[in-house]
Amino acid sequence: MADTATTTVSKSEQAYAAVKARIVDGTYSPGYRLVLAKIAEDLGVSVVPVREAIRRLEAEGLVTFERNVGATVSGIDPTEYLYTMQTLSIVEGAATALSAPLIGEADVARARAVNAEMRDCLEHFDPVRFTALNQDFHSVLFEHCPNPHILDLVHRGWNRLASLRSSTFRFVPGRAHDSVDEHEALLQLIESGASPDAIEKAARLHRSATLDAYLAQAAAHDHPTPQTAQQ
Amino acid sequence: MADTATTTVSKSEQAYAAVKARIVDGTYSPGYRLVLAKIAEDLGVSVVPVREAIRRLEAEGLVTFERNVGATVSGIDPTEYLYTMQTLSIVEGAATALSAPLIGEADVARARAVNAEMRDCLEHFDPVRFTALNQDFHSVLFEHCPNPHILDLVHRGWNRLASLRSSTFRFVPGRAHDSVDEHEALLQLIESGASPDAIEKAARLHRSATLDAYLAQAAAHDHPTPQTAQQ
DNA sequence: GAGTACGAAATCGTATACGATAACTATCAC
DNA sequence: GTGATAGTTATCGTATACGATTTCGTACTC
Repeated sequence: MADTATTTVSKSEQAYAAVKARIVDGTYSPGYRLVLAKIAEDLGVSVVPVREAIRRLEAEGLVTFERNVGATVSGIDPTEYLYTMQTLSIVEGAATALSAPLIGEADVARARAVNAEMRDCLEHFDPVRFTALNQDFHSVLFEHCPNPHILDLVHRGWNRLASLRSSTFRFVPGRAHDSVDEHEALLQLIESGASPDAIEKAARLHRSATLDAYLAQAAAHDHPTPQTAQQ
Repeated sequence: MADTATTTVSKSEQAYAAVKARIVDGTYSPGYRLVLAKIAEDLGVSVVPVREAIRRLEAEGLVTFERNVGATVSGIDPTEYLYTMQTLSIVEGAATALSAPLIGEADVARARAVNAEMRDCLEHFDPVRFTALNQDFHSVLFEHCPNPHILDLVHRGWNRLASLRSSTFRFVPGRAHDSVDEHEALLQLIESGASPDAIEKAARLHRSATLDAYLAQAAAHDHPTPQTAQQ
């Protein structure tokens, strides 16, 4: 009953999850060279399942693969960042709109509580927690989305974003403040039973505004360093 | 110089392309059991690259994989079809809107020519060609979309749709007629320099209407057969 | 000193082999 | 005859091995 634990999941699955986690959490940052044999050794498996895992990650856009050369964590340039954010704003907007009719009072209350906590984070300057809460907030808005494909796209977008974050993400206090206000506005829109259209537009603009703020700040901070991390 | 041809591309790539093509063109219809060894033999390669290819296709949503059981071409039920179409309507709408400002007179003329040919197909009842032209028409609207991720999502949606088509797709003459009119309306919207918002909405509705027509027709045709194809 | 050619090392690509798992079938008990 | 069980077969899962390709460093030439 205690079971041999990892035996339940295939090594290929294990490798996939492990590498993905390391990309998302920043252990493997953009540009990092993924050497099959090395990863295989790290995880205590052979290269075949690792290879399979990496090709799957490639299909998700998290890594780039080149024949006879190898895989690297993708991401890197500001254009890529922009496109990712733009895509995310579209699918997030859709997901929120589709969820909206299914969001109940309890959900709104929960989201509002999260938003309040975000406000606190602004007072005590805690960008890390703020970012995490932001994700929670939007999760509440999505979780009822009945279309699994759209949810999947949202999560993929987040993964990509997470893999880029360490290099590009910068906390912009002014924007963060606006963001919290927009959250409240979104909740009121949902409560008021606004049209899916209106909700979609608001949700999309919310992310677009965040993107714009980042871009402005990145521009101010000079070149957003074209990535030198190679470990 | 004549080169050994296939040597240029890895067998894994080859397997990926081959299986994908067969799924999209209907050779492997939804529910088809993909046996690694069999495919490997067909393609004259070993199972390792085939396995890799199939896991990639899984990541794209074209096949379903179950541990120690195998892979089957995914698709099947009407709900799935609905979700795919809904997702496609959203990403297509976005792609069209993003392309719109970059669409020139020549593009519009080309699209219009395609649309005229579609009208002909209605006269001479040629559903197959009509469907192909429909894809061409929308391709013209997309091809300038600057965001590669969104284009990628559109193509994935199309692939999924193609893999479902043989089982679910039915040509609805009445709807087809409306569709051609909507195409013209879309072109005029683009020519007139309408807002991306308006274009997105029109493009999205265009597909939604098609979806609704299919669903209505499928309902009329009794149960859309939950797929028995197992070859 | 710059550029090229050669060779060694690192890494990928795939075939083969064998163990593990699940699906199927036939047999037996009731 | 029906249900359960044991044995068989088909198929998957992964390790290992080796050939192929690329990359990098060194030596040689101009």
